[in-house]
Amino acid sequence: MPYRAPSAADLLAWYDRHRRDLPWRAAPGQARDPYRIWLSEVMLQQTTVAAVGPRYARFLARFPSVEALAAADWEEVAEEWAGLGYYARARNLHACARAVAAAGGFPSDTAGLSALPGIGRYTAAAVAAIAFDAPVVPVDGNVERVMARLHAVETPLPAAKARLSALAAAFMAEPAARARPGDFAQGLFDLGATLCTPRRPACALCPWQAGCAARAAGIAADLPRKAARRARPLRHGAHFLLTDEEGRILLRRRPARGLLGGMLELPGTPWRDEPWPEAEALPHAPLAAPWRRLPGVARHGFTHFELEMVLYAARHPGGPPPGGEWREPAAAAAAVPSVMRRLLALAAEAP
DNA sequence: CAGGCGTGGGT
DNA sequence: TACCCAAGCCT
Repeated sequence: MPYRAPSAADLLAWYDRHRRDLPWRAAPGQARDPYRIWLSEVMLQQTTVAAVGPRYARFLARFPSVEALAAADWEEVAEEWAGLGYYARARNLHACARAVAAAGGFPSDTAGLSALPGIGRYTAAAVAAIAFDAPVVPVDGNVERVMARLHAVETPLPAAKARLSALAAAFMAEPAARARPGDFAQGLFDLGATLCTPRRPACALCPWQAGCAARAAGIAADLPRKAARRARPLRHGAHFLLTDEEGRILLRRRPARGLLGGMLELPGTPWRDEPWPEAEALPHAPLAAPWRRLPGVARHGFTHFELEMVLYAARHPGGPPPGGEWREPAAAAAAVPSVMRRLLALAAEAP
């Protein structure tokens, strides 16, 4: 196959034919709403398009504008974000909305965007390019993979990041890219998501196949190389399902920062390397009661450790213990992170 | 720079 | 099953 240098024009032509129709994507020629683009970018951080789709629509229906989001209480935002993970995103999203609303709108350049909470190098470039057509190339995992293959970069990530960013940025020297920075960025995303995939890339369909060094060398599927991961330790916790006479469940709010910061949970012990014998666990219960251990365990995988939890149940008529609040079972499940839903599911299975 | 920080789907 | 992976950010 004759060599043909990868060009922005070729990618844009491919994008015009094969672009994905996504909820946060304005139709060609349609006005672009910075709020919607920013929201989608934050939701999509380390989160799949499939997972974001329905949550994006729901979030937008509840908070239709940056002003509406800014005016909301944290408790509402937390509930709406529950289950999406990486909860610092929701905290930063809320803080960012308040800053933007106070300023009267979003900055249109990467420097201004980067100064906002939860907006780093990637998201600043993405919003600037997609919402404002600033001549920048956002570099996410897709773009790193495409660049690593295009130029057969064998240096493992993350060491190769700077070089891959420079290779991506070089495309903005082309007038075709400068004319449509937002579409160029999204073309790179779509190429990475649909053809230049992590395994089994569909090189035969790629608009850049004739200029791809990794394809020429037969190593496309092996790139980008990555540093080895560390093993995840197993940790243990014990949690408490307290219900009132109407079957409502006791929840409490976690500290504002750190793991699951600011989210609701079932009361429990800290999570540690050793299992919790009953005598050590019960002092962590929200109150003294005839706690009974439910059969089985609930497991949940976090990014950096695996968690195994046991569950104790008891009934407590009257008001909630200090620091807690009653929730109907369905509302509780909707308001808590997924790790806590595992416990609710375990309780639902129990006899 | 390395590590903390979630979750669900694919293989 | 046990990984790997996804439109990263912050410290």
